[in-house]
Amino acid sequence: MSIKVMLVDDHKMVSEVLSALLARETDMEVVAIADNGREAIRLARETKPDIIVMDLTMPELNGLEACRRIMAETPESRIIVLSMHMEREYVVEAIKAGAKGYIQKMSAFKTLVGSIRSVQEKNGFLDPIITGIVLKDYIEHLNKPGVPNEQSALSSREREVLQLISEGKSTKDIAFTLNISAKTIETHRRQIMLKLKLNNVAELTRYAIREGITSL
Amino acid sequence: MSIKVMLVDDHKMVSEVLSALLARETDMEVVAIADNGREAIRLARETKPDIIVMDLTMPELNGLEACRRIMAETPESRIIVLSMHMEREYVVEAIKAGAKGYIQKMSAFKTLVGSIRSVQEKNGFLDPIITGIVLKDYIEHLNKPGVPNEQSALSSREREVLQLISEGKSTKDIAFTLNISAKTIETHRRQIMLKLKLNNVAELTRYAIREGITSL
DNA sequence: TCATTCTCTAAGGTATATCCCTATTCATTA
DNA sequence: TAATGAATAGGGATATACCTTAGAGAATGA
Repeated sequence: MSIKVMLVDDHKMVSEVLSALLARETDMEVVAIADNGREAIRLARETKPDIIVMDLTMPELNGLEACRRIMAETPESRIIVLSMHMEREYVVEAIKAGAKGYIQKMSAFKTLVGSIRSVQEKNGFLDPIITGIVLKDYIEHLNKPGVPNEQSALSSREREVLQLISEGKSTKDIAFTLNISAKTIETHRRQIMLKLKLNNVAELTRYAIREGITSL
Repeated sequence: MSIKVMLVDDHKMVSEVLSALLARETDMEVVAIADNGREAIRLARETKPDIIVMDLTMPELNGLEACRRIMAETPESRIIVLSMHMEREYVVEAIKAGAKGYIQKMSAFKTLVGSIRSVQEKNGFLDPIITGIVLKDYIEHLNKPGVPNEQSALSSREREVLQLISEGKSTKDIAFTLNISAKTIETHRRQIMLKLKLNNVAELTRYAIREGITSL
């Protein structure tokens, strides 16, 4: 009895080629390929795959949303996220959405094959790199007990300062704009970096753009 | 005599699996795999591939810049861009940078195989969708000829440094990566800021993202 | 309600990065 | 051949970032 696998990726080149390679594995069988989240949900319902290998960034309906809906509808399917993102937020969100595994596209193909078998055996599977990220996050939360995930959320003032930083304003400019001490701005900046685990202005700027705190 | 192919993609999962599938084609042989632009340039020099299949968005040194340098150094290699982007600017820039083919990751695998043979036969190859985009652009440019490219304001080295800055690397990191003095990086940064009339890292980062020198 | 945790504010001291100027080499070009 | 541009890099002054500490007020939770 072979493992029924469904592949979901908006890049046909990826899913098609993965499919061809997975066909070589004698204990697996690709039963469906979808190129967006909506299609994935429909095909999951129809084909009842054991394992769904899913990309996150897709048009129409993204992988995170698709995860949630598939978990609600056909929870017997187990989802492995195959993403190019290794940022903490993505991993955490994916796991919250019900993914049982998370691997990077940067990984070797055999990692995917291994993860499919692992997840099929009712285990989880995280890329070693990802495991590091998640554990680090978890340990940091242990030190400040009580308050879970929302710790990473920025305060309104911090968001305000972040926006100004990412728009190219200097510490002094911002202090002047907000009519407070430059030292306070520095403290805010440090606090933002600490919360987001980002280490410099370039990374802050990228984050702010990604999160829509500022626009390009 | 088989076609020597090099694959360049920061997603190992993609290049590795493409490699396995290309190995089935009797007239092709994958001679090298790189996961960033710098590596690609080095391997192109060493292995002299006939065809280079290259992704555009990569850390460290992006595909566009890598194209330009490979064209300057080993122009006998012919480059096919394999990108998830189908926006006009990317295609146009890639062709300007010397790419002979451009296909989307959304395309079927056989499109890639076909394009490799086509480009090897000294033809170009554009995805049908892409062809439409390029032709439209070409016609539009006929109306206003000689529009200078703003990116050309920066030298190749400067673009390289700009990418690294906008990816959050410190001056020292960059100096180490490029194996030159930190003082030189400072000079490059100053020169970039001067040319672009930008005054800080946040603005540089935004510019780099807007111009596709780095990706989010 | 009272203790605890955030948030916003800010300073002092040290380390590090940036800024401005100058300069050499090599390649290209007028 | 003189001039320009690109890549390299050092010296010295200044600015900024980083680390630590801290207080007042708001919010929260037991």
